Amino acid sequence: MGPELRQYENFLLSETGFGKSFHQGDSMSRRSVSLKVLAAHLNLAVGTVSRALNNYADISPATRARVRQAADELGYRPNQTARRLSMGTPETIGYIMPLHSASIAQPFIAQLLQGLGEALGKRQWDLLVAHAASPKDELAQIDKIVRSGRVGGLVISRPLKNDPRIRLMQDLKFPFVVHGRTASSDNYAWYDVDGEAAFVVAVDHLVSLGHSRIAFVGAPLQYQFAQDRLNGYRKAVATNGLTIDADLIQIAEFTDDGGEIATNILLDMAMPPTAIVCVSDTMAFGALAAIRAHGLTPGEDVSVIGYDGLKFGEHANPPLTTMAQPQAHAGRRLGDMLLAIIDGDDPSDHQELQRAHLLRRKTDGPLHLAKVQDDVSSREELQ
Amino acid sequence: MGPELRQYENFLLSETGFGKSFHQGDSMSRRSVSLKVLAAHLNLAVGTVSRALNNYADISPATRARVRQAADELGYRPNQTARRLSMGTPETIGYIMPLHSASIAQPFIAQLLQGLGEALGKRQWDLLVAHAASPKDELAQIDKIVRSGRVGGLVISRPLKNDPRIRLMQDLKFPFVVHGRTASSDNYAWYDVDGEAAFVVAVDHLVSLGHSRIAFVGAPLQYQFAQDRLNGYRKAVATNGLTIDADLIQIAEFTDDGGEIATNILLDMAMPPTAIVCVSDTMAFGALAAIRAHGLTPGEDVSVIGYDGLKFGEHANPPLTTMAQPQAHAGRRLGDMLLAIIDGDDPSDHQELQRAHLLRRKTDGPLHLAKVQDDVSSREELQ
DNA sequence: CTGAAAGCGCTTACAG
DNA sequence: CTGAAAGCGCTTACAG
Repeated sequence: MGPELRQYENFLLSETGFGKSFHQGDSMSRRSVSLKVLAAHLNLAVGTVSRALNNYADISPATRARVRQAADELGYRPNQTARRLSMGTPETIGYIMPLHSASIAQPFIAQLLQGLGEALGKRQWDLLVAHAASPKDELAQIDKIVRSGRVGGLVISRPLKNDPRIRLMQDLKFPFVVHGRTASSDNYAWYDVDGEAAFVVAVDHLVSLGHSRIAFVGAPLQYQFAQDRLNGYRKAVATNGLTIDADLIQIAEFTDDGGEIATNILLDMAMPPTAIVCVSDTMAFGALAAIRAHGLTPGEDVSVIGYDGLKFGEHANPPLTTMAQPQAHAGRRLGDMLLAIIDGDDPSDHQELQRAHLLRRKTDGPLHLAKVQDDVSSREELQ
Repeated sequence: MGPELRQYENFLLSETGFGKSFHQGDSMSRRSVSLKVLAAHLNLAVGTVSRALNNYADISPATRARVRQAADELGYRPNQTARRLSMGTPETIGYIMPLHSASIAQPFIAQLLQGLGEALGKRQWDLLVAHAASPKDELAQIDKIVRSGRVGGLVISRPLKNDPRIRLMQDLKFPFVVHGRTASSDNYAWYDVDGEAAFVVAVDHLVSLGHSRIAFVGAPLQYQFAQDRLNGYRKAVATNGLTIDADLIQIAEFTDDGGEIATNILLDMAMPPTAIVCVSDTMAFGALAAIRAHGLTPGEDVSVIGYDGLKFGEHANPPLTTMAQPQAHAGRRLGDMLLAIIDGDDPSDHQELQRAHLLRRKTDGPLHLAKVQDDVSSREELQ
């Protein structure tokens, strides 16, 4: 071990109170000393050492101190696998990565895992990350994870309207929490942002700017979040006394390209919308591209509001107005909930609905009909 | 269990060959049947059942078939914790999330985890994700994970020039792979993209467009990747016979804001650069903002090349030219390497250097001095 | 080919 | 206060 590393460690150790040399004398072997070795070293029974380390009240303070010190000196770390088998708890929770997460969920996965880790860290639990190759695979995956005893609870993201994963976990009576909700969300634990309310806010805002032809660019409705947001759009359109035009609702693939395609369709209509709300920032980026490609200016000729509040939206062209989610704490909250449920809490006592807020940047503006109409008439002239 | 779920499962089961009713008769209890129960059900010894399930050659085909079928019927899943304790292998690898990953590493974490999962999936290993609260915490975290026997190997990202985590794992003689490299990278396994070569390509490209005042916007040099990319810049500047101007090298925080601040400094110089290479796309987005704020047009007045190849760069203003990394397979490769090393391979036989390629979008263009000079003289007039 | 037993490294009643 | 023993649910030599 080089001097530099030792410095680092000493620094570290003095900060964490581990003692001065946690792996001195043993630094050549990766396997940590076992309880048996530690007990032999101390001339005590393994049970006694175990109880001392676990702060049992029936151990004399002197012994406890001796044991602690020897454990530090020898760098003893309990073997978690053995500990868990013995105690009958995996002390681990699992996160099932959403399918296609690389493209769909990228923006929030790192943050979610970090938050989950924080919640678990307080109790020294581990986080297992699993992913399925296909939807078919996913149920089998969950079944296996649950039954193999590797985790004490599961968290899943992006539920479908009627999600078989949720029903499977309910059937198995296995602790779980959901990042999002399904259509009937009464009897399990979830953390979600109110997408319906968010789209009411977005549409109301556009109406207040004078818009009345407002379109919705959405994702496949098998996802509950896509349905929620559409519901909010519909509700607000009705509330504001506008007529719902089915052509103004465009569902596409949940990507920037999907957003672009949907927006192209909208702009090529005889009566194009003057404002568009998009189910995600990513789709909104595609919408901006389509608008620019039509020679129109987002925020002037056509307003756009996204959903997510991605930091990156600041750099879009122009900077994207969006409904920002307070998702920094989602992972933390989900982790705390799951732990509480594993401890016996009633899942339905753990349901948390957050609100998104309007983050105005540069793509929302007052109604200007002229340019959009020009675009239509010039197309007509060409025909 | 509702009819809908049963349908899903039947579909699933027929596809995966599990048999028709893997948790029939047992769907009320979350704990799976144990070997003991299964053995009793079959009137066999547990050892026999275990060997049958694990395809030992000394089990009669008839018995094996009987055991298999009963296991399917009762929904038997071996308890992994027990299995691992018994076999002495955790069948799990760990990924240490980079510090501040929510801001820094977001773009690639989901993809990396997915790839890692794919590599592990072939052998039914698990993926444990750990994260540290602080750099001090990180070493303690690794030490604990290693010694607690929870994982058989570790992967870390974004190494520092002289990374104490790597030295700790080497001291412990513990299997690990690195996503990136350190200054001396001979004796361990890594997967990296050649940042030095990438910046040579980027600078050469700008020189070929006529630029000679080319600036570098970088990240703190304690990160090896930041140093590599700077080295490439320096090398190419020299190779092209340009003089290295220390003022043209700006190191800032590794965020979009950092990129913006660094670029503001560059553009406010008496002799501003006409082209900028940035250590990441994120910093480049900040550079574009600074350029636009100076009334200049990226790609015309000032060229910018980023690094990463983020999909989002398409939506920047204007779309960002970048050195794109082939990182789709990083996780997969890293996982395969680690497994091979755990199996006994020499780590130094597993070093893989990939190349980035120039992805031209709209921010690289031929030299136009006029506008940048105007900007400078108008500032001088004001003084 | 199958069974009985030991062992993986812990925890936790139960004695004393 | 400490020790000896049983047990968690598997795997794997070792007998027969």
